[in-house]
Amino acid sequence: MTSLARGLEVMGTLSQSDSELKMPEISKQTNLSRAVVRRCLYTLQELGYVESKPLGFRLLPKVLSLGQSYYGAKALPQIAQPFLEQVHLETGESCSLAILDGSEVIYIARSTSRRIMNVSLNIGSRLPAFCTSLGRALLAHLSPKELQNHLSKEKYRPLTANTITTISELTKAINQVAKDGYALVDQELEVGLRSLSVPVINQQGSVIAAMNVGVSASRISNARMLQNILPVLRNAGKLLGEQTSL
Amino acid sequence: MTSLARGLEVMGTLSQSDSELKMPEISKQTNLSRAVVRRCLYTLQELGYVESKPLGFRLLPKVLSLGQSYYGAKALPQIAQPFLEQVHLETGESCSLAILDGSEVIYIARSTSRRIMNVSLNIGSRLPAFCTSLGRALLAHLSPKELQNHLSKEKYRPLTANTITTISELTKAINQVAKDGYALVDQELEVGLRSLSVPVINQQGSVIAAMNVGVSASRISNARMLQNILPVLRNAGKLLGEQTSL
DNA sequence: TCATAATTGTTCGTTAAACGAACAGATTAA
DNA sequence: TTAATCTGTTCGTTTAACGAACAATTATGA
Repeated sequence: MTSLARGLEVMGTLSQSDSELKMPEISKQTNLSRAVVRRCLYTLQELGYVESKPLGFRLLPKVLSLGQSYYGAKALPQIAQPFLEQVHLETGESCSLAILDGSEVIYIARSTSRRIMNVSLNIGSRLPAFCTSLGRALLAHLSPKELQNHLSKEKYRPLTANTITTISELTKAINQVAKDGYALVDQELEVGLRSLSVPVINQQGSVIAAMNVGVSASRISNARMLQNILPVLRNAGKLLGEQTSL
Repeated sequence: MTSLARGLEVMGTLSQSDSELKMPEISKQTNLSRAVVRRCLYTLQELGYVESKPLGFRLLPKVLSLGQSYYGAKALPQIAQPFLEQVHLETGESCSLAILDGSEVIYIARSTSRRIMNVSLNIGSRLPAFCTSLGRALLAHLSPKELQNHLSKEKYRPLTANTITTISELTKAINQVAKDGYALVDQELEVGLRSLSVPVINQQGSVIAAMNVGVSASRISNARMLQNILPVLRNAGKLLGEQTSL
């Protein structure tokens, strides 16, 4: 059903943009003809998903109600929120929960501090899995075959000087995460950003999400993260996992 | 573009359901033929938005990334979260932020307590505006013409014995809210649920959202809400409004 | 201010994509 | 095993999406 796919592509493009987009701009980004984009936008407008403003088109809050519930979104973030806030309170740092979708992680719940540096992160945000602690914590619990499948599909650009980009090194790092039970990633995604993650394991023993604490590299050293934050994070992740059987 | 609309309808149906849905079920709920539903689901599956499970189809987390950013969703919940958590801490009650979409309110940010009664509320959730404090706080700042337009479009079923359902009484209640600067709704949505809301007004003086505290009616009286919670909520709403110029 | 460009909105014959009915395979229930 | 239900497939028909060309509107800039 091509027009459904195209419409969703238009929505996706709008979703990724910070500002309103004009039709030719959307047309360019999606490689769809102007007429197609026009028809999509018209339909989406009729349905209340987008709005036409002087500066272009933008999504309306109605899109939120689509994302409201994927299977489990109802339950997990709801249950997790108090744990995230607990970690936030105890450490003073922002704490998030994420799951894996293809080669990316998606944030499904957060508790953030006021002094957050990367304001653009939000529920539903995506980041590459390979260079984030959340991603590595999640990847670490795939079978070797699945892991290689994941890793071989992607091409890895270095995002900072620290970013690991070779498959062999990545495999090594991820195996280490599996052993340790946590993932510490030091400024591989962004200079100045240090992040520690643990898997959340449910009663059946499967990894259902990963929980992390992200800090400013200048404020907290790797050693202090492992000393002060890891125990708190581990405890919260464990408690959360025990509460859910999803 | 009918097939886009139909696809979104299918997504919407899946989104509202608690469990997986089979094709005939979706077909019934959407009044679309099985063949159409099949094609929609096939396309959505290809795109990674839904997944076919033994028990039926369900949405995948990818839908979250659609909802990730409507214009302002990036900014406002982000800014608001600390304020919501502050209110939550000071009052011990769950605190939410919502905006108006048609005749419904949509939650865009929350800080909840562990002992939440109504677990099904989440970011992106919708409730009727007319019988919620959030809705009334938002409706109170429409122009009289817009308000009548809104009110006249809907038919009001009583959800509890307390629910106001006549347009004249609603208008009166909403005008009172405009005067008071807060909305207190006592068990009109659900027996046992009491809710207090204030508008969030930005630097330009327009209402950009409403903030509420919801409590169990058995725990906290109306008088105590106004005495203890209203000042906290008002203060937080005011501070939040001052921070944003959206 | 006017002219130019850029964006949005319309129309219409063509084409392809969506349609649905009918059938076949697979899965579940009794 | 037999019904019953759900999923997947095929194919001729029809409708809805297409795109090119044109018109109207709105910005941009000299």
